[in-house]
Amino acid sequence: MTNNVDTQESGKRELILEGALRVFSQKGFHGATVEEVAEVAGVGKGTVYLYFGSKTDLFVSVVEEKLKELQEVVMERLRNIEGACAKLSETIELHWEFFNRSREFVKVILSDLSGLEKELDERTREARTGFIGVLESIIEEGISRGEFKDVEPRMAAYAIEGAISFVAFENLVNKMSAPSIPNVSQLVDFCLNGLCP
Amino acid sequence: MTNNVDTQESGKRELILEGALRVFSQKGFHGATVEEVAEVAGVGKGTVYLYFGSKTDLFVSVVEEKLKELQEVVMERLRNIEGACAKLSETIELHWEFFNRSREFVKVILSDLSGLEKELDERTREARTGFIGVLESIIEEGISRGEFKDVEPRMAAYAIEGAISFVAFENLVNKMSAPSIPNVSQLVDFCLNGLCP
DNA sequence: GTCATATGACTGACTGGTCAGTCTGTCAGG
DNA sequence: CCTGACAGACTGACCAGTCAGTCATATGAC
Repeated sequence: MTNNVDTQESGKRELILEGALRVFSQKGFHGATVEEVAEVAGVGKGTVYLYFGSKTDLFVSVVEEKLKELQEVVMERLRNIEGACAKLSETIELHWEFFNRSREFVKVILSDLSGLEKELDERTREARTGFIGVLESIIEEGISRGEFKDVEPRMAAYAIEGAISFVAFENLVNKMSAPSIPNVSQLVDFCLNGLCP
Repeated sequence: MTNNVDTQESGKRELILEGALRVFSQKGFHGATVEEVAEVAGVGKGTVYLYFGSKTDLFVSVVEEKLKELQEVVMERLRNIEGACAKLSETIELHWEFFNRSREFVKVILSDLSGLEKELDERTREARTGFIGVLESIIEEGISRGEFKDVEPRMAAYAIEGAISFVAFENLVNKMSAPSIPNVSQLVDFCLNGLCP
């Protein structure tokens, strides 16, 4: 998929992606209309299909884009950090910041995950898995350095990802009138040391 | 909403709910068709609208039903358990079991959460909140008994719920060839003591 | 410089298919 | 008969995706 108007660089693709992010965020995948995306992007509906194979392809592209962005920021920042504990803290904080910066995006990520065509569903999953992978390798490192217990790394990675996502989601949907700064450190502490004192 | 064929007890309502669970689980909210639900339930399409106000109402009713079921089981089992730690362990285990028993239901819960009409969206949220409330009060108890640190109970509740949901979801979608029993105890340990030894 | 021609990015009216929800007719039991 | 639970054919709205046409720019002949 992912049609191209062969290599033309008019920036339309980016315009459409931005528009799509806005509209999908507000209305979710099924609520959004390709026509509205086009409108918001200041582009004709047909043009959307010049750059993307289908509505679903467009959606998945938005998700991939954003998630890659996060993944890159994290990888970059992790470069100079020593120790799995410190790395994990940093990752959680960045992840949290990212979710709060692109507030609306969290909703996209946590919604409409099923009901896409199989193949494209895969692509979203892969994009997520990419990030989970970062967590996983930090945990593996931590285990081999003796900083972490010998847990199943993938399970732990998902548990952490779940904790961050749900708290972030709650935080911005029910907006639990959250002083967001305190929360992050509590969340980090929860992941590292759990509830018991 | 929630039309009734006033108090008639032919069991049709339950049939429809069961059918709806099956179909929504397989196809998600948007993928499912009222017609198919009717078919699976062995009932005419019109009949569905005799018992439920709309497709969305039907969906939310399924979620409410299931979540209430879980909540009741948990409350019941918690009755004879002393101590917040023990209560939390039990809750997580029951929650896990529930997710694995009604595997398909997890997908429903984690999908299509946005794009429903506002009012009905509220109802789903309330249903969830009901269960989060159980976690929250266990945590509060733990804090006042000195078993847990002084965290923000709601945040911790969401973190735990998120951890369980994501791990369960991953477990059954990517079916990480999971020996499911070991996982629960790891998950419980993660929530209580975190990653650090 | 200017006209002619060509290219292809772009547009948006249109189509075909899909369903949610309705409505009228059926039928069982009272 | 009559009542009302039930069925399922029907309708109206909606929208993804298409396609025939427009227009701005590029090329090149003179």
